[in-house]
Amino acid sequence: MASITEQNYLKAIYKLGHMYGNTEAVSTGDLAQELGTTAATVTDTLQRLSRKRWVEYARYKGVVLTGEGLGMAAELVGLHRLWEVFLVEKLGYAWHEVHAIAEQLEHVYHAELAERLGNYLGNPTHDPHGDPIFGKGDESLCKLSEMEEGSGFLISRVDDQDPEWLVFAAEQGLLPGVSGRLMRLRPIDGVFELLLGRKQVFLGTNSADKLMVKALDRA
Amino acid sequence: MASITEQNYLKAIYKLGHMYGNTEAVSTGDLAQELGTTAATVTDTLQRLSRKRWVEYARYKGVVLTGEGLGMAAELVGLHRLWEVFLVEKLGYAWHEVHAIAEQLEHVYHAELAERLGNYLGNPTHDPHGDPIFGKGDESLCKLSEMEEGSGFLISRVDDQDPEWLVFAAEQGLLPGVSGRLMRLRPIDGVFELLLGRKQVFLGTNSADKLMVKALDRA
DNA sequence: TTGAAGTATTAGTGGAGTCGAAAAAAATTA
DNA sequence: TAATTTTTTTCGACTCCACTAATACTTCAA
Repeated sequence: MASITEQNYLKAIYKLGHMYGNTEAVSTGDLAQELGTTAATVTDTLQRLSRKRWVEYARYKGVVLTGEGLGMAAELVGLHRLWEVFLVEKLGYAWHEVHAIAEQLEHVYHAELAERLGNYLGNPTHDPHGDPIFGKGDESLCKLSEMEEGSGFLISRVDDQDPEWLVFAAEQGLLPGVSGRLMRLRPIDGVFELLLGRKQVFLGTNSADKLMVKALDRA
Repeated sequence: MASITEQNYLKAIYKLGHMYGNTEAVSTGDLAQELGTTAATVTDTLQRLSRKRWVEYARYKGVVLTGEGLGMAAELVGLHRLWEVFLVEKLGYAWHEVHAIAEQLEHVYHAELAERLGNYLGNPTHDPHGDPIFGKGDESLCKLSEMEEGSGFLISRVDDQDPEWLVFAAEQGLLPGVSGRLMRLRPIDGVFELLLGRKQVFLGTNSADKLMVKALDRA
C-alpha cells in the first residue's frame, strides 16, 4: 500500500508526464515544483518508489511510471474527479473549492468505493472542470488497434483463446491489468509500437485487434 | 493541525474516557490496546500531545483531554457518524462495512464540510449503529445484560464496531429501533433468551453487554 | 573542447511514529 | 512491611519524509 505522500508522487508524475505529451521522462525539478518540495526530497522519494517498482528511475535521467504505477495513478485521478462531482452536485460547493477537498478524499481506500460512488452519481463522464472520468464499464473498452497515437491504456481483456497467441502475448507482457502507451502506429506496414514501462513492444495489426483496452488519459 | 495519528489518539482517549464513565484518567495500556500499538509508543505520543496542550498527562497517572482536545475529539466523532450515514443511506453499504471507511473519511478537513454534509443528509440525529450525532445525552439507556427478566426493551445503540459481530447481530435481527423482550436469563451459563416479535434469540453475555437498550413497560 | 550555468544527487540532520528491551514505578499479594 | 507481579517509562534503533549544504553530473556556449 502506497502512503499518501507516495500516492501524490505517482499522481504528479502522471500529470507532468501527460503535460510533456508522454514523450519523455519527468524531471526531478519539475516534480519538486509540482509537489511544493525540494529536489533533494524528490530524489530520495523517487528511489524509494523505484524499489517498490512503481516507477522506473535512472539517476539524472528522470522518471516514468511502471504499469502498476500508472494504474494506481489513473485510479487516484478517477476517484478525485468523482469526489469533485459529489462535492459540487450533492453538497453544493463551488467548482473552485472542490479540488483541495477531493485531494484528501481521493486517498480514502475501499475496494468498492469508486464503483459505488460512480453509480450513486449516475456514472458521470466528466468532472466539474470538464476532465473525463473513466468508468469500469465495458463500454469504455476499445481495441488497441482503434486507439490514437500517444494514448495511455490499461489492458482489460484479450479476445483470443488460441494458446499459441496467448503464450506470445504473455511473453510480450501483454496481460490484463498491465498498462502502457501507444507510442507510434505505422500505417505503412501495420505495426503498433508500444511502451510497457520502459520496454518497447512491436505488434502486428491482428494482435492489436485482440487486445481490449481501457483508455487511461485523453487521447 | 493535528496529524491523523494524533487525531486517532484524541478519539481513543475520548472513547475510553467515556467507557470509564468519565471518572478517571485513561491508562497507557488501554490506549495501546485500543490503538493496536505498544505502551512505549503511546507514552511517547502522549508526551507530544501534552506539549501541544491537547491532553493533560502526568507520568504513571494516565491522561485526560483538555478542553481543546475534547472539542477536537467530539468533532471527529460527529463527522465519523455523519459519513457512516452517508455510506449506508446513499452508497448502499451494509452497516458492518462502514466503520472502517468512515475511519478514513473523518480525517478529511474543510471548514464547512460537516455542516454541508449534515444538511445534505437531513441532519440525522443517529448513525446506523444508533450512536447519537449531536450532543451526547445518553438518555436512559442501559445494557441489555443489566435488564430484569421479563422486561421489554427497545434497542437504541450497539457498542461494537467489529464487522463479524455486526453481521451476526444483523442476522439475529438485533438492529437499532427493534424492540423485544428479555424472556429468561440463565445465570448458570450466561445465556439471555429474547423474543423479537415471534422469533426466539439466544445471546451470550458478551453480546448482551454490547446492546444498549431503552426499557419499555412490561406488557 | 572546455568552462560556466543549470540541474540532480549525496550527505547530514530532524521530527513523527513505530518497535523491543531494560529500567522504574505502582499495585498486589504474602 | 516486604516481596512479587504488573504497568509504565526510558532508551536505542529504525523508516518515512522533509530540510539545507555540499558535491556531482549535464548541457550549452564560447
